[in-house]
Amino acid sequence: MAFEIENRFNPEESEPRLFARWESSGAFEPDRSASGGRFVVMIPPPNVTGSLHMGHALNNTVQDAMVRFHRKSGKETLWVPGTDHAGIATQAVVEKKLFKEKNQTREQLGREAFLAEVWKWKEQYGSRIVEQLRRMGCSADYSRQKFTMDEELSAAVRESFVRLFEQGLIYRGPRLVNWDCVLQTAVGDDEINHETRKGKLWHLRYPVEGQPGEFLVVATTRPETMLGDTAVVVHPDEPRWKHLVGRRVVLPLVERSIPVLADDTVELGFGTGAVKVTPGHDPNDYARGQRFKLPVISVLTDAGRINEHGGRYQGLSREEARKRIVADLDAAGLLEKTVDHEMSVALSDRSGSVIEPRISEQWFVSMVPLAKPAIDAVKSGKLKMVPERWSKVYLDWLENVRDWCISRQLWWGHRIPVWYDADGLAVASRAELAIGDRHPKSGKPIVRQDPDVLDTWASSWLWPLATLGWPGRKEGPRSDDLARYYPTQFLSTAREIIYLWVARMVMAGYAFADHLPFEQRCPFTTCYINATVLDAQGRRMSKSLGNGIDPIDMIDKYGADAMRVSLMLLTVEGQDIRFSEQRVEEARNFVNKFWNATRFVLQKVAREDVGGVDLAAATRLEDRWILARLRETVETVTAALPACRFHEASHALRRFTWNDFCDWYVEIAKVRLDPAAEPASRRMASTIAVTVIETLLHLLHPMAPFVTEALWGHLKSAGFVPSDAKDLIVAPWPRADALPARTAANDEAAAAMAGLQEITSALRKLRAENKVAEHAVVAAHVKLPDARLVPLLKEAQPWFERLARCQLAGFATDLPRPADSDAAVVPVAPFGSAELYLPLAGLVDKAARAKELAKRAEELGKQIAQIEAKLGNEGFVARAPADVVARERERMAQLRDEQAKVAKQQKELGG
RNA sequence: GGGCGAUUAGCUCAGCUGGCUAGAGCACCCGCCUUACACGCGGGCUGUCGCGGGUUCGAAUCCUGCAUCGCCCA
Repeated sequence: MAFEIENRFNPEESEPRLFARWESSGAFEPDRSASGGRFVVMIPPPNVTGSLHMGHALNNTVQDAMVRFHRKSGKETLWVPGTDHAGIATQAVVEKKLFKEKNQTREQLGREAFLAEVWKWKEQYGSRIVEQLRRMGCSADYSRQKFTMDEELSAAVRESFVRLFEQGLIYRGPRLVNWDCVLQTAVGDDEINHETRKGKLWHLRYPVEGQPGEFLVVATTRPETMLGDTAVVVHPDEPRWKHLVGRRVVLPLVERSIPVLADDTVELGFGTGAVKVTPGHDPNDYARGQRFKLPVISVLTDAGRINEHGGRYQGLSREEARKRIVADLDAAGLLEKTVDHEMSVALSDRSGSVIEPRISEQWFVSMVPLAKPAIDAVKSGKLKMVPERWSKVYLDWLENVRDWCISRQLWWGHRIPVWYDADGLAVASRAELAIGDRHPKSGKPIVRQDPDVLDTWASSWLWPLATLGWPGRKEGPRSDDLARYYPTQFLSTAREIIYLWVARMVMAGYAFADHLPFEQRCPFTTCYINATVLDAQGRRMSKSLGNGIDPIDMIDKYGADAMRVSLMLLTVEGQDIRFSEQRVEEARNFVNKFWNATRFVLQKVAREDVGGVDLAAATRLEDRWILARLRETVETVTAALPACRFHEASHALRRFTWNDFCDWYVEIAKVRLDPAAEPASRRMASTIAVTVIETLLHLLHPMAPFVTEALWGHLKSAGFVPSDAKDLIVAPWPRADALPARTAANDEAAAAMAGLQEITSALRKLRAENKVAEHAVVAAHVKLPDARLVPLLKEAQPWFERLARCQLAGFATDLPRPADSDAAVVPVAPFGSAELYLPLAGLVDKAARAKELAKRAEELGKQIAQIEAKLGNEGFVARAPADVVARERERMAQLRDEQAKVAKQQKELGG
């Protein structure tokens, strides 16, 4: 009548339109006039080569919900988006493409031309993931979007490097690193996947020096590394070998004499009880090598072939060398046996090749001094992890932190700002130096720049600082961003990068944010760790399993709101979530339900029907009840959202919207909204319906921004919202105290309302059980347990009859049971139990009814016995709080009342 | 080996600092195109809250042991 809208929300039409509207109106940018404080969030920058997966979808839904909530709550809100350059991943992608399309390698192209190719690739494809964030509706400030290779951010990386270098916290040296033989670079621990594979354990005989015919037998999974052995260790208590400690063995094939040492870190009973030590190619052995001061021999080239230390095996690949060495040992009678063995193999995330621990010259950051303030930040509570238990993971890592290998033998990334003169003297410089420039220290000409680039995390750890302009924008409209928005309030991320990224950002904050007093430098105050999104069977989503769900597919099919709401409904704090398309469908149904509730109100209520009433003066039961429930819902959501209790907020909203408002209030209001209805009642119901819808639009907006903004537009067109009102995205969050206050009288109204709902349901049930035809009109007699309920039912009669699908033939605290009627007993706490009668000559299934009554009688008997036991227990009465005891007594009366009535009906049925 | 988490209805999960008749959604069964919504409406069914001890007046909730599953670190 008043206003028509289509009967389904159309995401395809609304999403692009509303997103463009928000962005062009400046809603995503911080409102400097806001007076409610600040709320600043940095996006965990996704990999520029990446595309949105469900983990991103969850993480960004969480961030956007938080940002939208705080923006609507009156804070100056900023969410900075961007991507990282993902050194190794991006380089690998471009190299592959280059080879496929032009049959060229990067070496053939040369460094500069190759980098030009990478930039070209980035310009062409690098915006995909940010486009996908926009499709989700993420309300980030895209005018501040950043990329870790931007000039400004690169300058920050150089600045941080030079500072640490000058403080002596960056050093270069030979260390054992994870080496990718295909990409020929060191890779970080996080760039490795471990896989369990079937392998073999070879038992090799090492001849004891000076004892012909005597051998020490070692077991190894990688026989080819024996070329680099520099010792053998045995457990001091190992009976087979302890007599050999202090002697020497001759390394076969190489004929090198190496010592036999005692080491209690050798696992007793594993393998042969003796372990070959290859410090150049095994992390444990490297540590042993350090302890025993053993020489370190590297036997592999960059490409993973045997080098000059491998004697006659030089030039062979790892695989060939293994075959030849095993065969040669066998021929020499030095292979005792070979057994099958399951082991964990490290594979490069990027090339898939087996990672080789290998000694190489790398750049490192000394972590211990940087870690200390980051530890204090969590211990002192300046940084709060949510859920709290992740702080243990964070602290464990920091307290055992190892130096950080920051160099990568790649081309794509921030080149290490170090130059050398002919003597190899290094200097770190903020400014670009050229070959031939004078070395600032020695005065001699610069001959080369360090060829390596930095680990991507060495730029990501500066993200909160660098995106805001650190070390300092000199001019322009945003030159105060750093001062204004750092430190931030909230970081939402995945547990996998707690130490790779979160801990390092905290370190960087303390190390570099020197525009602030030391104790104010922590880059964020709350770090929220997301759930992991699993598939319906509880497995991790992965490319190899092919069980991933593409969020964009879900958005295409069900709309961005549906996907976001599904994640909000599933996200219980700290628990992994099992996600499936069905969950999105369910959320879409909820979005549709709300859409239609609004549609109904828009159709039935006209602008002139609304307003001019005092909600606090509402007298009707259903009005007081729904307003109390609305207030409760506002309170719940307003408390739950900023505390990251998304499940609680979303469930409260679904329950209120669907089960309270739609199922009851709207159905009740249908009678009162009729144009022929009594005007005062109609005005009150109209005003309440519009109030509920408007309030829900605000409450639902953080999780379902599009549908709510679209409906807000319709409310505006229909005149319920002033035509000059702000868009919903920036309209103020509702206040619970604008709604009628909670009073004892309203609580009693809520209880009475619940009672009428119970009676309504029970009558529907009686109809259904007696197979009353859908349109048949039946009479109902309701014997109420308390006189207070009589006038309430009288008032409710019009809607009650409609919803119960009965005509009230009589209702009172006492009335006779009609002949040939079916009956039910309904608890109406705290008033007692109502008895319902439905005259249905000949239709009653007496046996079924008798069975049901018997079952209920039994339950009641049990419950009564339980409470009797409780109340009979002196300890309970004496020690439990008075209100708990009172509640049990009340409940006892309630149950006894019901029991008596059930017994009476059993008797009536029998007679 | 160390740490963390989980175990509640057929399925997925709520149930916070112990005190309602242990809840929700989905699935399933019955009946409905009731003029906002079949992406819907009404009704129904389903539980030794993993197992054993303990603390307590009272335990799904706290402690302890065990079992099974998952994740992280080494």
